[in-house]
Amino acid sequence: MPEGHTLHGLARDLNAAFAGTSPQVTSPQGKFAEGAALLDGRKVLEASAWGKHLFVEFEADAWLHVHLGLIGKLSILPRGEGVPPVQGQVRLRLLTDDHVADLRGPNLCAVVTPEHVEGVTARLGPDPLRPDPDSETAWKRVSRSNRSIAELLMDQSVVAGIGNVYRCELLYRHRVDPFRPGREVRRATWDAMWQDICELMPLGLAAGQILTMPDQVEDAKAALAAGEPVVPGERRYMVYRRAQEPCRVCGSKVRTRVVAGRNLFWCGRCQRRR
DNA sequence: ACAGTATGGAGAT
DNA sequence: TCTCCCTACTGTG
Repeated sequence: MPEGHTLHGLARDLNAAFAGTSPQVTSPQGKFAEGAALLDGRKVLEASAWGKHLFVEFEADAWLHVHLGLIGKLSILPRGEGVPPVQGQVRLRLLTDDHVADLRGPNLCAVVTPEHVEGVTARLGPDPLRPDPDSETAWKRVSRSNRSIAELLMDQSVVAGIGNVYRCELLYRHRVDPFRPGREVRRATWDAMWQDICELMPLGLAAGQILTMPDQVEDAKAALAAGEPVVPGERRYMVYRRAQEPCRVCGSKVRTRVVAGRNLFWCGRCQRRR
């Protein structure tokens, strides 16, 4: 679930539900009992995201730092009558009269200082979902690296927020050879990929779903431009998780191999550009 | 019941 | 490059 658009959506939803309130903070599972006690009853100032990191600023310089990792989930729901029953392993629960947020399976959930937050964000590359992300910084890292572009796109210090789905799909959309070293990628190619990801991720945020299929992207862009809600549709991708299936353009079998610790999917015939 | 998988990342080797 | 952590769901026996 969690690539950058997910975390930005959660920050947005946390703000809508909790900004300005002083929620009860608990750790039903117990693994975050100390941190929960520290935050309990404090006022929430603002939630924000940088890449896949989620921060919630509470009053008096206490920040909640969450990273969902591969399997973490955060649900934010309006609260009905009574206290919603705890289901499964809930590391952290925020509760007000109106809302309940449950965090399960995070890679990281900690109370940290403002300095710590600065340290974390300083190590992250530009995030296409933050205002004025700096493409040049990312390009410098890419163009000076011997590592493959498929590895570089997964490196959060190069671009923050891209995960395996956006990586596979972005490379495919631009017909880029995933194994080409960063220093051999053309400037024009990078610029086009950067511009594309800067459009795709806001669509993903608006839809609550990664959209990379040309028809879905077009519909979403039109809806966004018209000020209409972007409705999530069928989960379809160009190459992601389509190993052995025919490429939607040329029909040759989609290939897969582990790159940077995740399964890369690509079309060996369509993706030859640099 | 158990194995395998998942949109991630840190730390050891 | 490997190993481990976190949770839930799917497929297999």
